[in-house]
Amino acid sequence: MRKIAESTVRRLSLYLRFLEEFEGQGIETVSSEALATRGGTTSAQVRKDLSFFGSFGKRGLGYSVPELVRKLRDILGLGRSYRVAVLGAGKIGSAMVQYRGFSQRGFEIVAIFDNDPAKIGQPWDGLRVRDVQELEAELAQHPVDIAVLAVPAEAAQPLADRLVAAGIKAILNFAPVPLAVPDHVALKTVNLALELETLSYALANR
Amino acid sequence: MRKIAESTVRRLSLYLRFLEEFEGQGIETVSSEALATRGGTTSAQVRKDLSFFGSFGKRGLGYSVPELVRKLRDILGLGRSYRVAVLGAGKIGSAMVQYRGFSQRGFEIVAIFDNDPAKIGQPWDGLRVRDVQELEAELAQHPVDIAVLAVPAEAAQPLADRLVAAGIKAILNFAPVPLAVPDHVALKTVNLALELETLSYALANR
DNA sequence: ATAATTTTGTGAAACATTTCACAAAGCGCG
DNA sequence: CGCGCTTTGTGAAATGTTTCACAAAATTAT
Repeated sequence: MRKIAESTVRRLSLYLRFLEEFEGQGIETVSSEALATRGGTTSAQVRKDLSFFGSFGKRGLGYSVPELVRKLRDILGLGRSYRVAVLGAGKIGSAMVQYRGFSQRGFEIVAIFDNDPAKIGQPWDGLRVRDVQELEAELAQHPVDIAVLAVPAEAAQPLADRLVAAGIKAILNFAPVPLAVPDHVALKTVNLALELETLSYALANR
Repeated sequence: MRKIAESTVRRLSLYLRFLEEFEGQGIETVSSEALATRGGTTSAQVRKDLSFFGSFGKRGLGYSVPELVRKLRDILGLGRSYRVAVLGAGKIGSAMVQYRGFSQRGFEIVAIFDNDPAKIGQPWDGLRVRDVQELEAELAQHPVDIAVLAVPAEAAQPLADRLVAAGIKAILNFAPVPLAVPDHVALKTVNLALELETLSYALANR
C-alpha cells in the first residue's frame, strides 16, 4: 500500500469519532464540509484524506454516515480487537487502563507488569500486577499485539528489546527517550514533557 | 519572530534533554553528528534547526555543551518557572503531577480542581482538590500560566472557555476533542486514543 | 425534462520541511 | 607557519503536505 502520512491517519481517526457521534444522533449523511467544521480542518483536506483510500461519497449528496464509519474502521484496522499489555504499574499505566475509550475501540488490556515487589501481586483494575521477570513466559503463552511502555527512561530500551524478542508487533512508548526497534515493529512515542515545552516555547515567543 | 515549525521546536526540546545528559557526564563539546545520533535524526537536521535561532557552534569543533544548554533553555522559554493548574483529579491529572520531569523543568503544579464531591477537599499529591466552582476566584487571586485539561470530552470546551475568560495563556488538553480557543491562547491537544489508533493502522497495513 | 444547485474527487499550484552538498572557519600537527 | 582534517552554517534541490479550483456527477426545484 502507498505510504500514507501520519497526519492523514490521525485525521481519519478523528473523522471516525465524529461520524460515530453523528451516527448516534441518527444523522444519515454528512458532507466533507460538515466533517471539516467539526474537526477543525477544511473540506478539501477531508476529501483528499479519504481519496487516498477510495471514493466513498456521492456527488451532490455527501457521505453515508454508516458506510463511512465501516470503511474508516476497516482502514484503521479497528475491525478486530487487540490484546494490549501494560509495562509499568504507575499512574500513566493506570490512566491507560482506566480510560474507557480504549475498550470501546477494541483495545483490550490483558496484562500489567512491574518490577516493584510492593506492586507485584496487587490487584489492579481487575487484573493482578505480574513480575516483569515473567514477561517472556507470559507472552509466549498469551501473545499480545501491543505493549504500552510506561516505565522510567533508563528501563525503556532494555524492555523494548525484550518485547521485540518476544514477538511484539507494536509499542506505545511513554518514556521520554527515543527507542530503537526493528522496522517490522510499529512504534509511537508520546513525550509529555515535550508537549509542555512546546507550550512554554509558545508562551515565550509572542 | 519568524514562524518556526512545531517539529523543529520538539526536536530542540529533545536536543536539550541530551545536552543535559552530556553535561552531567562532564562532556564539554558536542558535534551536530553526535547529537543527531543520540536523537535519531541527521546532523544536517540538527544544524538547520539551530540555525533558525543563530549560530552557536564553532566550525571544526562543534558546540559547547553548557553554552548550547543555556541557549536552548532560553529559546524554549525554560529560563523561568511556570505555574500550572490541573483540571480533573483523575488518573491522567495524577500522572501529570507525579511526573518529576515537570518540576525539573520549572513547571510547578499549584492547584488541582474537580467537580466530584467525593474528591473535593481530598489531599492530592501535596495539594488539596478544590471545587471547580472556585476556579475563577482562585485564578483571579493566584494566576497561573498553563492549564492541564484532564476532564471528560463533554466538559472540555466549556471549561476551556472559562479558563480563557479567566486569562489563561496556554492549555494542554487531554480530552479527546478539538478545542476552540482564541489565537492568543496556546493550545496543545494530546489524544491518547489517537495514538493507539495510529498503531492499529500500522498493524493493519503491513 | 431541464435548469439550477450541491458536493465530490482530483490534478495542479502553493507552501512547508528535510536533505544535500559545499564553501568557510577553526583546530592540530609537523 | 602551512597543510590536512573536521565540522559548521546555509543556499539550493528534493521531497512531502495542504490548498486551490474546477469538471463531473448527483440531487432538487420548476
